[in-house]
Amino acid sequence: MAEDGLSKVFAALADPTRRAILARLARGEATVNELAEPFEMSLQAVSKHLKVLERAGLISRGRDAQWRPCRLETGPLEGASTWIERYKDVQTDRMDRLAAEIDRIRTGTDRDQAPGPERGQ
Amino acid sequence: MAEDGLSKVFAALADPTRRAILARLARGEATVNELAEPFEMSLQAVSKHLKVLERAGLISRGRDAQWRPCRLETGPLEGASTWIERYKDVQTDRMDRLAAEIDRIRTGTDRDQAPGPERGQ
DNA sequence: GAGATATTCAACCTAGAGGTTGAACAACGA
DNA sequence: TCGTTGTTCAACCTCTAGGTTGAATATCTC
Repeated sequence: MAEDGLSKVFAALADPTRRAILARLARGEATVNELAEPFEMSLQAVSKHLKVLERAGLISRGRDAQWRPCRLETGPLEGASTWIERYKDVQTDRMDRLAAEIDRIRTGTDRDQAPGPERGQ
Repeated sequence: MAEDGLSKVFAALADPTRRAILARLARGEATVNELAEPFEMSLQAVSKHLKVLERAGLISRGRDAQWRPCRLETGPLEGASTWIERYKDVQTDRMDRLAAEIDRIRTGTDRDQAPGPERGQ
């Protein structure tokens, strides 16, 4: 996996188990045992998923006696959302495609309007 | 990587090269050679990245003589965006955490309000 | 038909993801 | 102090992501 924050966040979201964990945490803090309960896999596997989420900044963890309560952190979701929003409304209908194509043929390059390049995270 | 569509989309977005390709395609259609030009890696590697994007539904490809023009498809971004939006505004400030904690201690379970579970894609 | 250009396929390599099991660590309760 | 509970660490396995190189395929041009 790439080292940049955005890649870590998207990679963390690319697993259904981890998305389910985040969904659960949206309802409130939970311990590792509570989070692992719905899944068939071992506790250690869930612990690894939590580590992935933590490294992506999507959760934070406290200490309460022998429990390590997990809490959803929404900051990185903001960054991911921002990235997606920049591209999801790009026009891709027929007319625009045609116009772009004509422009490309005519100028031999690409000069049409669109969102800027990815900003470094 | 998991088989579901959402996982494929997030996994596709989890690579900076692929995000750069999408950013480029937001400015208009492009061929494989054009897309590969900014990168140090081989053409074949870029071709593989395009296949990942295509399987995630994020691009579509045409046929124009020996060229295979690629085009951004924003539909899957919509799905990814929807997923994130459901969680990114969850309240995680101090007071809410405290309230949730009190509730958890009192009831021995979790009953606070939050977005529902992930909908199957 | 022969060569040039654009792209993909196939085989291979390495590193890491995601799972397992067993042991270790941390904190509680008796 | 001892057993129990919650969690993590370490070693291992398998599969795949992401890269390489070399050959094959598709289409244009001459």
